[in-house]
Amino acid sequence: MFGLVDGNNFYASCERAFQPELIGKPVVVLSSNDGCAIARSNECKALGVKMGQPIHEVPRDVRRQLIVRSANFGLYGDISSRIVQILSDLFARVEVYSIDESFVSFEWIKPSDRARVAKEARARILQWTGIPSCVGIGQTKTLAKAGNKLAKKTVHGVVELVDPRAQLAAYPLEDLWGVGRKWSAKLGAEGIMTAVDLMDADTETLRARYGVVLARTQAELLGHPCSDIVEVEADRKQIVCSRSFGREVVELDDVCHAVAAFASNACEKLRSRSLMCGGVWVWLNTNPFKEDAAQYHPSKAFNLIAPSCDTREVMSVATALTKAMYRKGYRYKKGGVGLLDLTHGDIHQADLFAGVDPRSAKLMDTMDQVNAKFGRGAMVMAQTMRRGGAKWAVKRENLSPAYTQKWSDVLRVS
DNA sequence: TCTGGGGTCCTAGGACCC
DNA sequence: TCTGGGGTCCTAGGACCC
Repeated sequence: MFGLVDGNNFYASCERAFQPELIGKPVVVLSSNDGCAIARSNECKALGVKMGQPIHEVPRDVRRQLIVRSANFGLYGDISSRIVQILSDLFARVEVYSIDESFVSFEWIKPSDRARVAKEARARILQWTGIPSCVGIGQTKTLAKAGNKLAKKTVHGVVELVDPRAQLAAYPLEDLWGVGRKWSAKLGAEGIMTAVDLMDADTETLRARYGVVLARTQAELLGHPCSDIVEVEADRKQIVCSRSFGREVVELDDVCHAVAAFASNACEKLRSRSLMCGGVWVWLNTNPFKEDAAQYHPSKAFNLIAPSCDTREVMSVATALTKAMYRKGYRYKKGGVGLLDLTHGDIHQADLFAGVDPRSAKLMDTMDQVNAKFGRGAMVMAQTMRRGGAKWAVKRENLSPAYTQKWSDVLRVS
């Protein structure tokens, strides 16, 4: 038996946790560069703001009523791990599925106790973190997800799918886990509109037309688990850092500056997972929304001779790739660095000709420790610095304080 | 004026192996 | 003139997730 615990309107609720005066108000959290709505309080949804909608497309009179926040992922990640801690106390197994969702296992819990334990989890999360949440319970993860969605519309916030066929009779296909926009449109054209329609569809036909993924979704709907709780997160296969620039950038030096920052960032993530990369990939983009402007979106990759997690090495490769791709005259709007072929540091093929410099690991380790102690950015590569700041700097005009991460931002109670 | 970022898995087809 | 069978690996594209 599986449960899915999900923080309601998670990012918006995190903002409210430290600013309770926002409760009852239309709060919207924006993506990087203050571009699109990525979380909305119920009041904000009621005003018609859509998920993923560019904020400049929201009518001016609606925008005036909104309380706008720039995404503060440091804060959200911190609250997320506190919620996971609470769940780990209550359930035998927990799978952290995303920043705001965890699957939990109801094994060892009597059927008659399921709802009680779920309510206890909600109550603790609300009291200890200030985040409202919902719990869905079902025989498979897919059913638990659907139960969670149904729970959002209830007052008590817990739904167990005891009779999926009855409870999902009107459940729209596009709300089902594993069925996205394309497939729900295609299935709809075949007369399959609800979760129950999918349960009753011919398995072989589904398998042939949509592949094994949708066939598994059907099996899960019918109560046959195809996936269990995964407690230990699998190693990443790639790590990417990309950003839209705060404004269009023209000069090679500014493009290189941005790419160097992305490379540095990606390497930090790499080392935090004790991984090394065997390849580096860089890409650039002009602004695709400016249809009359000249478009250019180059991309280039390079395989390292031996795996590395040394920021200096990755940065110099990324810079070389950037210089090779850069063309004068284009207005660049976005760029990114990807690290590929990730492996664990302890098992790798060394370079036959160039020995491994033992100082590299020590230097990176020291940098990471300094930054952990004195705050991110305390020690950086000179290449990521520029007099007068970054031309490409991302816009974050409505950022809330780092309540849980900086001493200077801790709330004062008077 | 303004338009996000970071992932995964599956499938089909081509290149290559013995 | 006749021209096999059984594999793996890699890549690109397309779907999905949050």
